[in-house]
Amino acid sequence: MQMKTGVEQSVYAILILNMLPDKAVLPGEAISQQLGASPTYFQKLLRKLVSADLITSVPGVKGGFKLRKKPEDIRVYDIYLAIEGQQSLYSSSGVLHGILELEDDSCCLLTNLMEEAESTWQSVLKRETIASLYEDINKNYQPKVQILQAVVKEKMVL
Amino acid sequence: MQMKTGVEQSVYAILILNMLPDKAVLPGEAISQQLGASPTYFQKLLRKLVSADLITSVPGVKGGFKLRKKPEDIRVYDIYLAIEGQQSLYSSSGVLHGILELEDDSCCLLTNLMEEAESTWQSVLKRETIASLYEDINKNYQPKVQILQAVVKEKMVL
DNA sequence: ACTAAAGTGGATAATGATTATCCTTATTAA
DNA sequence: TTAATAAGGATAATCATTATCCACTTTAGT
Repeated sequence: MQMKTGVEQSVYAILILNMLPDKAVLPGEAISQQLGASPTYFQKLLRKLVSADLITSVPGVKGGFKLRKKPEDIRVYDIYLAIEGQQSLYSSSGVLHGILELEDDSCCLLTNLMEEAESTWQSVLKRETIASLYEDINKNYQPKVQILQAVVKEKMVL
Repeated sequence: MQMKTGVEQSVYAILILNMLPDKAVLPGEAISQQLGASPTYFQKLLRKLVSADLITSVPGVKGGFKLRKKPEDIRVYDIYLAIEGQQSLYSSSGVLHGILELEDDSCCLLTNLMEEAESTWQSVLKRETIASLYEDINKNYQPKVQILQAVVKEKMVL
């Protein structure tokens, strides 16, 4: 039971896109290069972020990706949801039914508890946004961040 | 990212063991039969519950499993931990390191947030115990539970 | 002492989800 | 028209989970 690495990668990808000036765009390959991720697979993850309306894609020469929302409107939870999907951490396999031979599909003893647990978990992920992470990173890793920003500006288009 | 089905099965297995009178024991095969689980594999899960000190095993003819602790001392969280292990839901893959070329292994931006989220999640699982679940099941599914209890008493040994 | 029924532990296979690659098509700037 | 890019489908590689099998140990009953 582990979160996909794609969630972490996507968070950093979006932080990188947040370094772009308005109207500029960064090709998928440049992003995956920075992340050290598999380019072809990361392209698929970028699609999920597009589908979730977190980023926009521009096709064609000088195409690429950029943020669709303001960084303060992108929560870590949104990214998690885009990548992992909305299935819950726990889903009853109906063991209780078999055990007690119930007819009505009344639920599992654990479902309520697990839903509550997951909901408090999610609420923590909803607190942090790209804006606040961007602040963090700027405050704590200053010199290195500027180098990264320079690289991004070099590779961006438009 | 889904919880193993073994967690749910183990919870019900322990609820079944909770129906045993003192000193009695239930063979692993009888348990997996009730759960509709693969007997050979579920035996492995039972071992994990033994290692976690939640249940005891008795080898030999008339052997089997029984609870090691009182039902009010077995939390859903303990069962989760026994089956899933103590690895956390999130573990940084070190992307930030690669991106910023940091030397010190200072952490990922997400680690703190994810740890907090997981910790609140766990705290919910720590609230519910086998005792409280057993109450629930007795209150809500009375006639069927008695049938199950009868089956258990028929299959138990010692 | 022998047998049968049970748990233990190791090796290994089957299944399924995640990650990765490849190829074809669509889009667009130059 | 060309070249760079995203989109999308098919498929392979990898890895975790689930499942099976077998040799071994323990113990009650005879």
